[in-house]
Amino acid sequence: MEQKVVKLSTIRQACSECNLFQLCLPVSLENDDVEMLDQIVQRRRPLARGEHLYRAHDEFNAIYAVRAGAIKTTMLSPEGEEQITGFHLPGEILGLDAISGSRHPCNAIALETTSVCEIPFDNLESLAAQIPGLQHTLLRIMSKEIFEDQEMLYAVAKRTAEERLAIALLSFSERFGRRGLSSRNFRLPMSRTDLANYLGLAPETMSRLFKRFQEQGLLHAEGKEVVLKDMDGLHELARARPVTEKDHRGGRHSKA
Amino acid sequence: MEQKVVKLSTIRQACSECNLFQLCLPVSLENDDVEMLDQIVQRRRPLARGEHLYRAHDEFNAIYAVRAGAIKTTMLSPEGEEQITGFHLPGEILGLDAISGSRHPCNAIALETTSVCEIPFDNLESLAAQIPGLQHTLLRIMSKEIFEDQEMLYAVAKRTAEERLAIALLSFSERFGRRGLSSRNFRLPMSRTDLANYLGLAPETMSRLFKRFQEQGLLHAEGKEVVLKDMDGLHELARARPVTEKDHRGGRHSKA
DNA sequence: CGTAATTTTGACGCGCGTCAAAGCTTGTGG
DNA sequence: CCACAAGCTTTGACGCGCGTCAAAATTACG
Repeated sequence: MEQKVVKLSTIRQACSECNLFQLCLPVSLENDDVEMLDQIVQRRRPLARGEHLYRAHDEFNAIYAVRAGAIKTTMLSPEGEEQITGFHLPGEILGLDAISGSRHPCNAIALETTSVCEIPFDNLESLAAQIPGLQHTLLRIMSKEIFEDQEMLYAVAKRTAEERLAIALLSFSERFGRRGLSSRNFRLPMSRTDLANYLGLAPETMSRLFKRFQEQGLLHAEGKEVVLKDMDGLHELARARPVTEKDHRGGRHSKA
Repeated sequence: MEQKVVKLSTIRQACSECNLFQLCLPVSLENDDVEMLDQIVQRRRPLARGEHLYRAHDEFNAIYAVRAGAIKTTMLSPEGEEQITGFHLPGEILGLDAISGSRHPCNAIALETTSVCEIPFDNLESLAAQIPGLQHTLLRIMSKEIFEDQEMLYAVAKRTAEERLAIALLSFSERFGRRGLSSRNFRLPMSRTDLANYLGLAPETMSRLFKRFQEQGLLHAEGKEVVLKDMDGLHELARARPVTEKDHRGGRHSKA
């Protein structure tokens, strides 16, 4: 028992906030398993702001867990237009979208000084075959990613700019909260422009939104520092529907 | 060797076009493995159009592979507004977004008479621990789903209505083609309204788009029957950016 | 066949993208 | 520590794509 605790701290050292282990450990890890995990995790020198962790079309070898800082993943259209597909905060994992293609489909760029740990995928995969809890955890993490991407799709497809921002803010709030940080008072790691890009909006729109939210007393923002002042109001917005309250058109799908 | 072929056909019978096996088999399956796989796959009676395969919040027990027909997955906003998060054609798998939450986050509804096979997840998971190829396949499939969801997000966040339709049509084209059906001449399993919903558009817009595409000679449509007449034109549209740019390149982004 | 659901068409308006230009930061070098 | 450049953010003006409303036409299904 006590030995296990020691091992736990070893891991924490290697990959302090890593979701993978956090999710995995509660399940069922023997001491040996922990040791094996510990061995395959690589440390890396921190990335400077703007530095690439990997680029699109790079060969896929490992997934990464953010320890500190933040990373954006982007796709580039043929014309060179950037689309941000995700922000990755401490404790979150990236690179999972590359497994099937064996090359990274997107770029991963540090938004600020960022340290990650690298988890070579081949090793992880063979470990997962040996450790049932680990396999399950891997699948869970990927499933969650799928779910969240779909939620995001939902958000962008059907919501107004206002609603998208509310959703995004609440998402960050929750993610910071989960990490033990304040969920009402945090520093957004990305620029307004990046946030706008992610949400499918123009930077100008984002700027006007922040202004409006501030006027409405929903939040207070100074640069990247944000204080959410009216969580209920934000939740309201995040759930709201585009315009009329009444159902437009009687299409219902309950036939069975 | 010959024995293996026999076993293969056994599987085909149980789950004719199932991606899972299609992707898995090329890897490395022993006869015993095949037999085990065969055993866990469940057949089900076909679903009638409009019938639910599962509902949001249902307990998650299994993933499903579509054998024939088509299924849409939807999320419901608190107000009862439907958002379609995906269409699932024969050979495609659904339910992967439920693993992490242990409940289905969305509804799965048959668009027409549809038969699926059910793959109990617990069994699959323990099999995957025994069969390395299977574990890898599972991870690949999920990774691909993540990638495609992100592509879709990209599409919806940044493209005009026109571009979204072109993208969607080409996606269906490719998926039908992959199944050995015509990639230029097919029957869309969903209503225009559903397609519009999926792409984040109003049904009226969808209707006007089809009309315009037809006028421009891009396609011919009669009800759900569609003939793509100008693949190049569609690809052009799908790649186009709102602003002025006619950069021109044969290179496609590698999918899968 | 009749009724309901879906698709189509036209008119209209608003949200948000685009353009342009003026503040602000942030980072760098002297 | 200041000055300058590059990049962000903000603000205002303006227009258009696409959502909304309304209603007719068509199709699907019991």
